[in-house]
Amino acid sequence: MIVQNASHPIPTPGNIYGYITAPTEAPGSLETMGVPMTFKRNSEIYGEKEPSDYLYKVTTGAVRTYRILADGRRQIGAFYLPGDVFGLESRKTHVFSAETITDSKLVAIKRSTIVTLAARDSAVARELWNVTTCELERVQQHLVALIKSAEERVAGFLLEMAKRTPGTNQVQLPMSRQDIADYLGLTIETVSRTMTHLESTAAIALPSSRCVVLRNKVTLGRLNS
Amino acid sequence: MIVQNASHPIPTPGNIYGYITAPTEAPGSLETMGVPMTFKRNSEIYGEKEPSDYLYKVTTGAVRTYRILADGRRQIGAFYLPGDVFGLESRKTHVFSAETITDSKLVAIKRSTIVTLAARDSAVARELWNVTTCELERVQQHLVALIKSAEERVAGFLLEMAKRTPGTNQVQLPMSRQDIADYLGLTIETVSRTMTHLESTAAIALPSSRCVVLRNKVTLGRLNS
DNA sequence: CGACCATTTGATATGGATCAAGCGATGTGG
DNA sequence: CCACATCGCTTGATCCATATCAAATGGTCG
Repeated sequence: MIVQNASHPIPTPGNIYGYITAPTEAPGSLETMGVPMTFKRNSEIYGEKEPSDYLYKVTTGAVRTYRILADGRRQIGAFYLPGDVFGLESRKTHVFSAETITDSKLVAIKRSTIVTLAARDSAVARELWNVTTCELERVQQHLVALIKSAEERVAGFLLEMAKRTPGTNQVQLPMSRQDIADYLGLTIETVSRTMTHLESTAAIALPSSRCVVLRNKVTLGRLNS
Repeated sequence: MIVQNASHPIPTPGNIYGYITAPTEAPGSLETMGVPMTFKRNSEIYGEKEPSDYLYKVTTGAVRTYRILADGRRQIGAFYLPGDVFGLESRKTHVFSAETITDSKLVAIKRSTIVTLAARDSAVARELWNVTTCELERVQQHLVALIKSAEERVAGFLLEMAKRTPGTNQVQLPMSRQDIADYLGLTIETVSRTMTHLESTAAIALPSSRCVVLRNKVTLGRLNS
């Protein structure tokens, strides 16, 4: 919410910073033409209604996109972790706002640059379509999650987070309970109670509030339907 | 649910039916390379988990996409009306199933054909990205709707339907109350009660259950946040 | 140590679900 | 042409999962 870094280094088309460190295996070509940017935690990256001139790829840190309704309710659209691309969700102007959750490094890629490149290079065009469809699939899943019970939503969320931190059953949550609640369409109290309950049934362990160990994925998966 | 038309006319790459009648203004080039198909009402177009080999454009009629959870709950992902394109929501296999709501005519377009064409023609590639992003935007809106109150959801739904039948405040609903309920994450009873309530506050008129007249869009819009 | 913030826990309220009839339109067979 | 079954929708009564309100706990930082 609090903008700690309002002055974006505006990348220009002529910029030739190459961003080299390959984050994961994912979308290969895109980040090579982007500009690295650094944000403090809870910084606005873009606001709802702003023109969507850039796509972003997370290098380190974590990002949330969200929308605030007239009466203050907030819906979080997604959490983006290292390797994820965001800013695709709109054509002209953003439907959601984006903020960092923790101190983060991103790569910003000018939309027009990609569009131009995509017009020439069909591999880029295809990549772009691919990433967008991935995002669409993700939102569809999220949509389905919102009709489930509180326990199913939380279990699903934890499994989703675990899948994104492969190789371990221990999940470090960069986001607050309030963020999780607004992502799942629940209240902070319900999220907390549900976590406690999952712990009491030995489905998870909670060494600390931001660290969850999945002890019984089968149980969690069953809850997930 | 009941499959009345299980034998799809499988379109082949060699098919040279040109589909000429331009439905609306929207996505121009896509349907010209498709194959027209006719479905009775409540026919399955494709099932969840099936490979997503085709995109479809609605010519006449109406389509719903949906997902059934283990315990039978159904979430409707979207309603598609004449001019709309669907089947984009996945890369390899469908995440949702699709059914006609009423007798319908569709144009089926082979995915591989489009991909091939998109590789050659950047206008097609761009169109494809555009349609997908539109769909993404729509799902995001839907997501946000699901955290609202029952009355807001119903009001929002009616406004959305009205926007898709321009030039009039009278909306003909091709879908049942159950469909609307499953789209909005409510029960049929709640949808019905909410409609009745909106009628009693003169926000809408209900000449018949499938016909809604929006009498006060301002009130409805306010509810919509 | 004390202030602050995030989280948990407890008590109560409520919106929408569930269970249960009733009603009106449509269709079917006698 | 009418009795009656069927189906989609509405209306009513009650229940419950989650929200709301309130307070206690715990962790972090100056």
